[in-house]
Amino acid sequence: MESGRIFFDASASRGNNMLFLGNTELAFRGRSMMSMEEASKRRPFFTSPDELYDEEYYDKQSPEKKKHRLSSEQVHLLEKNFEEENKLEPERKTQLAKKLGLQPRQVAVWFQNRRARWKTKQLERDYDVLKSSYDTLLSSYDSIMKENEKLKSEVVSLNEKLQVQAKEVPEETLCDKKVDPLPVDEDMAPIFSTRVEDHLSSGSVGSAVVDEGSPQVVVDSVDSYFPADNYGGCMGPVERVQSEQEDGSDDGRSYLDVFVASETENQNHEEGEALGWWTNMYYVG
DNA sequence: TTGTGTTTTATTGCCTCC
DNA sequence: GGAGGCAATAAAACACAA
Repeated sequence: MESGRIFFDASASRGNNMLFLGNTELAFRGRSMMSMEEASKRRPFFTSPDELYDEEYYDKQSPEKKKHRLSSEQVHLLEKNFEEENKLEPERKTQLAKKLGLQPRQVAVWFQNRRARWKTKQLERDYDVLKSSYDTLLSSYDSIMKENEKLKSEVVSLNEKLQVQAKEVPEETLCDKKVDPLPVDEDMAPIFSTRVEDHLSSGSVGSAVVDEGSPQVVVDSVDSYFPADNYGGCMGPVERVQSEQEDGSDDGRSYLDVFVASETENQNHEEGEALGWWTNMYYVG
Protein backbone atom coordinates (compact mmCIF):
# COMPACT_ATOMS: atom_id res chain seq x y z
CA MET A 1 0.00 0.00 0.00
CA GLU A 2 1.23 3.39 -0.92
CA SER A 3 2.27 5.51 1.98
CA GLY A 4 1.30 8.79 0.48
CA ARG A 5 0.02 11.64 2.51
CA ILE A 6 -3.35 13.13 2.29
CA PHE A 7 -4.28 16.69 2.49
CA PHE A 8 -7.74 16.78 3.74
CA ASP A 9 -10.16 19.63 3.92
CA ALA A 10 -12.81 18.79 6.45
CA SER A 11 -14.81 21.81 5.52
CA ALA A 12 -15.55 20.41 2.12
CA SER A 13 -17.29 17.28 3.14
CA ARG A 14 -20.82 18.52 3.54
CA GLY A 15 -20.65 18.63 7.23
CA ASN A 16 -19.02 15.26 7.65
CA ASN A 17 -16.00 15.96 9.68
CA MET A 18 -13.94 13.33 8.01
CA LEU A 19 -10.91 12.28 9.91
CA PHE A 20 -8.71 9.87 8.19
CA LEU A 21 -8.53 6.57 9.95
CA GLY A 22 -6.89 4.42 7.37
CA ASN A 23 -3.29 3.51 7.01
CA THR A 24 -2.56 6.53 4.89
CA GLU A 25 -1.20 9.63 6.42
CA LEU A 26 -3.38 12.59 6.91
CA ALA A 27 -3.46 16.30 7.05
CA PHE A 28 -6.36 18.11 8.50
CA ARG A 29 -7.36 21.59 7.76
CA GLY A 30 -10.44 21.58 9.90
CA ARG A 31 -11.45 25.04 8.90
CA SER A 32 -13.81 26.45 6.42
CA MET A 33 -13.22 28.77 3.50
CA MET A 34 -9.48 28.78 3.56
CA SER A 35 -7.47 28.67 0.39
CA MET A 36 -5.28 25.67 -0.27
CA GLU A 37 -2.14 27.74 -0.08
CA GLU A 38 -3.18 29.44 3.09
CA ALA A 39 -4.23 26.19 4.62
CA SER A 40 -1.14 24.31 3.69
CA LYS A 41 0.97 26.96 5.31
CA ARG A 42 -0.92 26.67 8.52
CA ARG A 43 -1.91 23.02 8.57
CA PRO A 44 0.77 20.66 7.45
CA PHE A 45 0.51 16.90 7.50
CA PHE A 46 -0.04 14.55 10.33
CA THR A 47 1.77 11.31 10.12
CA SER A 48 -0.94 9.40 11.91
CA PRO A 49 -4.44 9.97 13.20
CA ASP A 50 -3.00 10.10 16.69
CA GLU A 51 -1.20 13.23 15.78
CA LEU A 52 -4.31 14.82 14.52
CA TYR A 53 -4.62 17.36 17.22
CA ASP A 54 -1.00 17.65 18.09
CA GLU A 55 -0.46 21.36 17.67
CA GLU A 56 3.28 20.93 17.84
CA TYR A 57 3.07 19.03 14.69
CA TYR A 58 2.08 22.10 12.77
CA ASP A 59 5.41 23.67 13.42
CA LYS A 60 7.47 20.65 12.51
CA GLN A 61 5.91 19.54 9.28
CA SER A 62 5.76 21.24 5.97
CA PRO A 63 3.10 20.54 3.46
CA GLU A 64 4.19 18.23 0.67
CA LYS A 65 1.56 16.49 -1.27
CA LYS A 66 -1.96 17.68 -1.30
CA LYS A 67 -3.49 14.76 -3.07
CA HIS A 68 -3.31 11.11 -2.52
CA ARG A 69 -3.16 8.60 -5.30
CA LEU A 70 -4.85 5.36 -4.55
CA SER A 71 -2.70 2.28 -4.71
CA SER A 72 -3.14 -0.16 -7.56
CA GLU A 73 -4.70 -2.66 -5.16
CA GLN A 74 -7.22 -0.09 -4.04
CA VAL A 75 -8.02 0.89 -7.58
CA HIS A 76 -8.33 -2.73 -8.60
CA LEU A 77 -10.86 -3.47 -5.89
CA LEU A 78 -12.77 -0.30 -6.67
CA GLU A 79 -12.85 -1.19 -10.35
CA LYS A 80 -14.11 -4.65 -9.53
CA ASN A 81 -16.90 -3.20 -7.46
CA PHE A 82 -17.71 -0.68 -10.11
CA GLU A 83 -18.11 -3.44 -12.66
CA GLU A 84 -20.60 -5.18 -10.44
CA GLU A 85 -22.66 -2.08 -9.83
CA ASN A 86 -21.72 1.43 -10.73
CA LYS A 87 -23.69 2.98 -7.92
CA LEU A 88 -23.02 2.67 -4.27
CA GLU A 89 -25.56 1.94 -1.61
CA PRO A 90 -24.50 3.32 1.76
CA GLU A 91 -23.84 -0.10 3.18
CA ARG A 92 -21.58 -1.16 0.35
CA LYS A 93 -19.80 2.15 0.53
CA THR A 94 -19.01 1.67 4.19
CA GLN A 95 -17.86 -1.91 3.69
CA LEU A 96 -15.70 -0.99 0.78
CA ALA A 97 -14.20 1.93 2.62
CA LYS A 98 -13.32 -0.33 5.53
CA LYS A 99 -11.79 -2.88 3.22
CA LEU A 100 -9.71 -0.27 1.46
CA GLY A 101 -8.74 1.77 4.46
CA LEU A 102 -10.36 4.81 2.97
CA GLN A 103 -13.02 7.22 4.04
CA PRO A 104 -16.51 6.42 2.74
CA ARG A 105 -16.48 9.86 1.21
CA GLN A 106 -13.36 8.96 -0.78
CA VAL A 107 -15.03 5.83 -2.05
CA ALA A 108 -18.08 7.82 -3.03
CA VAL A 109 -15.93 10.40 -4.81
CA TRP A 110 -14.06 7.68 -6.63
CA PHE A 111 -17.32 6.17 -7.87
CA GLN A 112 -18.57 9.56 -8.90
CA ASN A 113 -15.47 10.28 -10.92
CA ARG A 114 -15.47 6.79 -12.33
CA ARG A 115 -19.03 7.21 -13.53
CA ALA A 116 -18.04 10.45 -15.21
CA ARG A 117 -15.14 8.74 -16.98
CA TRP A 118 -17.36 5.89 -18.07
CA LYS A 119 -19.86 8.32 -19.46
CA THR A 120 -17.23 10.15 -21.47
CA LYS A 121 -15.98 6.89 -22.93
CA GLN A 122 -19.50 5.81 -23.71
CA LEU A 123 -20.17 9.01 -25.56
CA GLU A 124 -17.06 8.41 -27.63
CA ARG A 125 -18.20 4.90 -28.44
CA ASP A 126 -21.65 6.14 -29.35
CA TYR A 127 -20.13 8.72 -31.62
CA ASP A 128 -18.03 6.11 -33.38
CA VAL A 129 -21.02 3.85 -33.97
CA LEU A 130 -23.05 6.73 -35.27
CA LYS A 131 -20.31 7.94 -37.54
CA SER A 132 -19.64 4.57 -39.11
CA SER A 133 -23.34 4.08 -39.73
CA TYR A 134 -23.51 7.46 -41.32
CA ASP A 135 -20.52 6.72 -43.55
CA THR A 136 -22.07 3.45 -44.66
CA LEU A 137 -25.31 5.15 -45.42
CA LEU A 138 -23.57 7.86 -47.34
CA SER A 139 -21.87 5.39 -49.63
CA SER A 140 -25.17 3.58 -50.19
CA TYR A 141 -26.74 6.87 -51.03
CA ASP A 142 -24.04 7.60 -53.60
CA SER A 143 -24.51 4.29 -55.32
CA ILE A 144 -28.25 4.76 -55.41
CA MET A 145 -27.77 8.13 -57.03
CA LYS A 146 -25.53 6.60 -59.66
CA GLU A 147 -28.04 3.87 -60.33
CA ASN A 148 -30.73 6.49 -60.59
CA GLU A 149 -28.77 8.44 -63.18
CA LYS A 150 -28.20 5.27 -65.14
CA LEU A 151 -31.90 4.43 -65.19
CA LYS A 152 -32.76 7.95 -66.19
CA SER A 153 -30.53 7.81 -69.23
CA GLU A 154 -31.99 4.43 -70.12
CA VAL A 155 -35.45 5.94 -70.14
CA VAL A 156 -34.26 8.77 -72.35
CA SER A 157 -32.75 6.44 -74.90
CA LEU A 158 -35.81 4.19 -74.89
CA ASN A 159 -38.01 7.20 -75.51
CA GLU A 160 -35.85 8.20 -78.42
CA LYS A 161 -36.19 4.73 -79.88
CA LEU A 162 -39.93 4.85 -79.40
CA GLN A 163 -40.21 8.12 -81.23
CA VAL A 164 -38.12 6.84 -84.10
CA GLN A 165 -40.35 3.79 -84.35
CA ALA A 166 -43.45 5.95 -84.28
CA LYS A 167 -42.18 7.90 -87.22
CA GLU A 168 -41.30 4.79 -89.20
CA VAL A 169 -44.65 3.02 -88.72
CA PRO A 170 -47.55 4.50 -90.73
CA GLU A 171 -50.17 6.11 -88.58
CA GLU A 172 -53.04 3.84 -89.66
CA THR A 173 -51.19 0.70 -88.50
CA LEU A 174 -51.06 1.90 -84.95
CA CYS A 175 -54.56 0.54 -84.30
CA ASP A 176 -55.81 3.95 -83.24
CA LYS A 177 -53.42 3.92 -80.32
CA LYS A 178 -51.29 6.88 -79.78
CA VAL A 179 -47.82 6.17 -78.47
CA ASP A 180 -46.75 8.61 -75.85
CA PRO A 181 -43.19 8.78 -74.76
CA LEU A 182 -42.46 8.06 -71.16
CA PRO A 183 -42.25 11.27 -69.26
CA VAL A 184 -38.77 11.99 -68.09
CA ASP A 185 -37.94 15.45 -67.14
CA GLU A 186 -40.86 17.45 -65.86
CA ASP A 187 -43.31 14.72 -65.10
CA MET A 188 -40.96 12.14 -63.76
CA ALA A 189 -38.50 14.47 -62.23
CA PRO A 190 -39.93 14.19 -58.77
CA ILE A 191 -39.63 10.44 -58.99
CA PHE A 192 -36.21 10.34 -60.49
CA SER A 193 -34.54 12.98 -58.51
CA THR A 194 -34.06 10.92 -55.43
CA ARG A 195 -33.27 13.61 -53.00
CA VAL A 196 -32.99 11.89 -49.73
CA GLU A 197 -35.21 13.54 -47.28
CA ASP A 198 -36.41 12.71 -43.93
CA HIS A 199 -38.70 9.87 -44.60
CA LEU A 200 -40.39 10.47 -41.36
CA SER A 201 -40.86 14.17 -41.57
CA SER A 202 -43.32 14.12 -44.40
CA GLY A 203 -46.79 12.80 -44.10
CA SER A 204 -47.90 10.97 -41.04
CA VAL A 205 -44.78 10.69 -39.00
CA GLY A 206 -42.22 12.83 -37.27
CA SER A 207 -40.88 16.22 -38.10
CA ALA A 208 -37.13 15.86 -38.36
CA VAL A 209 -35.25 18.32 -40.48
CA VAL A 210 -32.55 16.91 -42.65
CA ASP A 211 -29.92 18.48 -44.81
CA GLU A 212 -31.01 18.45 -48.35
CA GLY A 213 -29.15 15.79 -50.19
CA SER A 214 -27.93 14.18 -47.06
CA PRO A 215 -28.97 10.77 -46.00
CA GLN A 216 -30.41 10.26 -42.60
CA VAL A 217 -29.28 7.74 -40.15
CA VAL A 218 -31.00 6.26 -37.19
CA VAL A 219 -28.72 4.35 -34.94
CA ASP A 220 -28.98 2.68 -31.63
CA SER A 221 -26.07 1.56 -29.62
CA VAL A 222 -26.85 -1.30 -27.33
CA ASP A 223 -24.76 0.08 -24.50
CA SER A 224 -25.44 3.65 -25.29
CA TYR A 225 -24.98 6.07 -22.47
CA PHE A 226 -28.17 7.84 -23.30
CA PRO A 227 -30.97 6.71 -21.07
CA ALA A 228 -33.91 5.24 -22.89
CA ASP A 229 -36.46 7.36 -21.12
CA ASN A 230 -34.77 10.58 -22.12
CA TYR A 231 -33.81 9.82 -25.64
CA GLY A 232 -36.20 7.18 -26.70
CA GLY A 233 -33.60 4.47 -26.49
CA CYS A 234 -31.69 6.16 -29.22
CA MET A 235 -28.34 7.82 -29.36
CA GLY A 236 -29.60 10.98 -27.81
CA PRO A 237 -29.34 14.60 -28.72
CA VAL A 238 -27.37 14.26 -31.86
CA GLU A 239 -28.25 16.70 -34.55
CA ARG A 240 -30.28 15.35 -37.40
CA VAL A 241 -30.60 11.97 -35.85
CA GLN A 242 -33.96 10.78 -34.91
CA SER A 243 -35.06 7.97 -32.75
CA GLU A 244 -37.68 5.47 -33.58
CA GLN A 245 -39.86 6.50 -30.72
CA GLU A 246 -39.64 10.12 -31.61
CA ASP A 247 -40.71 9.50 -35.12
CA GLY A 248 -43.43 7.15 -34.09
CA SER A 249 -42.42 4.48 -36.53
CA ASP A 250 -42.29 1.67 -34.09
CA ASP A 251 -41.95 -1.05 -36.62
CA GLY A 252 -39.70 -3.32 -34.67
CA ARG A 253 -36.65 -2.78 -36.84
CA SER A 254 -33.30 -2.30 -35.30
CA TYR A 255 -32.13 1.27 -35.19
CA LEU A 256 -29.10 0.02 -37.02
CA ASP A 257 -31.39 -0.20 -39.97
CA VAL A 258 -30.68 2.79 -42.02
CA PHE A 259 -33.52 4.33 -43.83
CA VAL A 260 -33.35 6.01 -47.16
CA ALA A 261 -36.40 7.23 -48.97
CA SER A 262 -37.05 9.32 -51.97
CA GLU A 263 -38.69 12.62 -51.36
CA THR A 264 -41.69 11.47 -53.25
CA GLU A 265 -42.28 8.43 -51.23
CA ASN A 266 -45.16 9.76 -49.25
CA GLN A 267 -46.94 11.96 -51.67
CA ASN A 268 -46.31 9.71 -54.63
CA HIS A 269 -46.46 6.39 -52.98
CA GLU A 270 -49.57 5.25 -54.78
CA GLU A 271 -48.49 6.69 -58.04
CA GLY A 272 -45.08 5.22 -57.57
CA GLU A 273 -46.44 1.82 -56.84
CA ALA A 274 -48.60 1.93 -59.93
CA LEU A 275 -45.62 2.88 -61.99
CA GLY A 276 -43.36 0.53 -60.20
CA TRP A 277 -40.97 3.37 -59.60
CA TRP A 278 -40.98 4.23 -56.00
CA THR A 279 -38.16 2.83 -54.07
CA ASN A 280 -37.78 2.37 -50.41
CA MET A 281 -34.54 0.91 -49.24
CA TYR A 282 -33.47 -0.34 -45.89
CA TYR A 283 -29.86 -0.76 -45.29
CA VAL A 284 -28.99 -3.06 -42.48
CA GLY A 285 -25.70 -1.76 -41.15
C1' DT B 1 15.37 19.46 -16.33
C1' DT B 2 11.51 21.66 -17.83
C1' DG B 3 7.40 22.64 -20.18
C1' DT B 4 3.13 20.74 -21.45
C1' DG B 5 -0.68 17.71 -21.81
C1' DT B 6 -3.38 14.12 -19.47
C1' DT B 7 -5.23 11.68 -15.58
C1' DT B 8 -6.81 11.38 -11.02
C1' DT B 9 -8.57 13.04 -6.72
C1' DA B 10 -11.31 16.32 -4.54
C1' DT B 11 -14.50 20.42 -4.04
C1' DT B 12 -18.45 23.30 -5.04
C1' DG B 13 -22.91 24.35 -6.36
C1' DC B 14 -27.10 23.00 -8.07
C1' DC B 15 -30.80 19.68 -8.65
C1' DT B 16 -33.88 15.85 -7.47
C1' DC B 17 -35.96 12.68 -4.48
C1' DC B 18 -37.82 11.08 -0.26
C1' DG C 1 -34.30 19.78 4.85
C1' DG C 2 -30.93 16.20 4.27
C1' DA C 3 -28.74 12.83 1.26
C1' DG C 4 -26.95 11.73 -2.86
C1' DG C 5 -26.18 12.50 -7.85
C1' DC C 6 -24.09 15.16 -11.52
C1' DA C 7 -21.53 18.95 -14.07
C1' DA C 8 -17.97 21.96 -13.80
C1' DT C 9 -13.80 22.98 -12.05
C1' DA C 10 -9.29 23.11 -9.37
C1' DA C 11 -5.15 21.27 -8.53
C1' DA C 12 -1.89 17.52 -7.55
C1' DA C 13 0.28 13.72 -9.73
C1' DC C 14 1.96 11.69 -13.58
C1' DA C 15 3.78 10.90 -18.45
C1' DC C 16 6.59 12.26 -21.92
C1' DA C 17 8.90 14.84 -25.49
C1' DA C 18 12.46 18.24 -26.35
